[in-house]
Amino acid sequence: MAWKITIQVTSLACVGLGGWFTGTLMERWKLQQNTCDWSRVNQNSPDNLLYKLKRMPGLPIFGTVSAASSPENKLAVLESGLVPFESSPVSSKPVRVSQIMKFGFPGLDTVRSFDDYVLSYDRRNRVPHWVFEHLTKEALVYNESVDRSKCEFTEDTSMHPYFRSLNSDFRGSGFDRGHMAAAGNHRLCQKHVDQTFLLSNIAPQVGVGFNRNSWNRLEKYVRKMTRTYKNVFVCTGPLYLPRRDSDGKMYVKYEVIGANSVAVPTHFFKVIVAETADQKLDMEAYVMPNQVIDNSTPLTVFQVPPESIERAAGLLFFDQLSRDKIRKINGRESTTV
DNA sequence: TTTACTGT
Repeated sequence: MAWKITIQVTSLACVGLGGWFTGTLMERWKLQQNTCDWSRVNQNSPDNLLYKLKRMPGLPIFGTVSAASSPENKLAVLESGLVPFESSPVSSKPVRVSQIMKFGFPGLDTVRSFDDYVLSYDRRNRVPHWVFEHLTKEALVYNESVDRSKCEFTEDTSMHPYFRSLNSDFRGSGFDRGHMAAAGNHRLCQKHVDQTFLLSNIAPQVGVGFNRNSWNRLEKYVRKMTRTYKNVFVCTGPLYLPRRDSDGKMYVKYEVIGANSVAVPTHFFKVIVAETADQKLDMEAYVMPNQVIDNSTPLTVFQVPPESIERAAGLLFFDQLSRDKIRKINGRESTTV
């Protein structure tokens, strides 16, 4: 039965990749030795098998993109038995992706799914459009075997060379290589934290006063939300906001750095949906300027209506979630629209 | 604690 399911999974996303898939299956045991123990954090997760389901450029793995894009299809995926139980040898990776993307994809441009986060890449600006993460307190428990200092920023070879950012673009620029999916959110195992150091997950950020201070405060606050919420879903990305110039007209102006002209976003956003144990949903949305911010500034100063980010970024957040299911937005009881 | 640089 498990094999039948596996074949169904294959046919969904991997038509014409039979040889690759067979090879992947052959690696099963090898992979099992070297994977994270998801069962520690999710009893419904099986041991990982197709763990090395490599990022296939342009390929929405397991049809996750199309599958989750419509509510019907998403339900079908969740209820079809393709979501495996502990005894099933079906990969946990597609399951993990559907967990992370439970509320829908904000956009569909150049999507990559990693073991613990999902990313959409902006090839023109050579930074992410958005990254999506799912945090729980169980997955954030301190793991002494995970060492951030072993990590190196690495170019993402799944992107065409024209569109990659390189370490040389950042060197001497004065900007930090700022994580969108934060390293500190993926401490379950070394492989997960390593994957956050791919340069496709990085955008130029002001270091002292922003990335290392207020933006870091916001990231820590999101992690802290897992103390009171069972599930925390967070989408993070850059913004390029217009500004009025001296001629009175509005312009979008941003610096680009390095030989690859990596864009320096004017702002960054986070949109968070936090779910209580009894499925109550609270939403928070933040926009912070990519500049030195006084460390005493309360994070609430940066709260904005979520739809203002959607309009500015060209994205739709939590599209699969009807807004009347949301209890609070930015701490306020949401009133019926 | 986590964020990350430059200079050696």
